[in-house]
Amino acid sequence: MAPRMTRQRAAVAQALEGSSDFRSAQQLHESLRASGDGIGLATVYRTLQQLADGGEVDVLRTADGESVYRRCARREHHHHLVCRSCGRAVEIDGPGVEEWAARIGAAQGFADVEHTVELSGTCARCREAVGPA
Amino acid sequence: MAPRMTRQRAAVAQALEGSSDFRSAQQLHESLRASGDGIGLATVYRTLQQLADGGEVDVLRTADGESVYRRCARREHHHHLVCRSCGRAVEIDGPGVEEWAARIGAAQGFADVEHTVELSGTCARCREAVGPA
DNA sequence: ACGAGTTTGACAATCATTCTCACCAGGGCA
DNA sequence: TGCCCTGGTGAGAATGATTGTCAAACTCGT
Repeated sequence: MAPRMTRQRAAVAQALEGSSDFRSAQQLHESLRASGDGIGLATVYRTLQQLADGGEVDVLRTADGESVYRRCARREHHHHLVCRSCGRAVEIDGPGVEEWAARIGAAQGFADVEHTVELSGTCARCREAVGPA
Repeated sequence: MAPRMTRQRAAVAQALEGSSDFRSAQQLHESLRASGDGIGLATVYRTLQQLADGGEVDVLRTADGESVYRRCARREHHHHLVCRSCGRAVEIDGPGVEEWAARIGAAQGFADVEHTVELSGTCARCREAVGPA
């Protein structure tokens, strides 16, 4: 049962297409309201969750526990390098990391091993904005 | 200025020593109250945060966004393999992962690259508890 | 033991997220 | 095209972890 295509769902999807950064549900809700799309906060959450379940978007958690969402180019498993300052995100894949995780897990007798690998740093643009250290 | 040694601080520290699993602030608070140590929830949070700042304990976030704490044997940087079912945690180090993260970051022009690497799976004990697949 | 400065703890406040439930709209069908 | 059923929506309440507040209690150097 594919979800119905509603104005709200389309708006959320489009908002995600528009940016290459991770955005929180709150941020998306705000910018949607700002751009005239009447939409409820609960709907934004619901839609994001459905998109995430369907693998349409990637979810990760910021340091302060907020969930952020991003429409990713590749649907296969991959990781991110996110700028702490501006939020710009780069998709990366970890050749070897996957295998490493599986190997470690097996060595400890664990099955169904999943892994979370995220990198964060300060991107070149933000660094030069404040001047070199 | 080393923090003062109070009954509450000692109780929290001891509670952490007692277990090898990650525990939430709420759980710790509850078990401290249960074992007769009168302590406020706010104090548990404060103490855990201070311990975490001082590198005394490791913090990570569960899938539902709750912070969990654990007293770790090694103080150097390391990662964890946590059982999804029973919460048992194994400390692991990632030879190569650190370097890999730094290399990826540099290649994208990022500085001060930090990385988060956590593994989760089902440990052997839990697996046999329900029988093999 | 004394006093200054921390720490505590009950409770309120915050904040993201989820729940509720009456109302509304998408879309298959006649 | 119009109807109706069903899933989707949204305003606001509820939840639950975490943090802020501030007077009272406690630690520790003297």
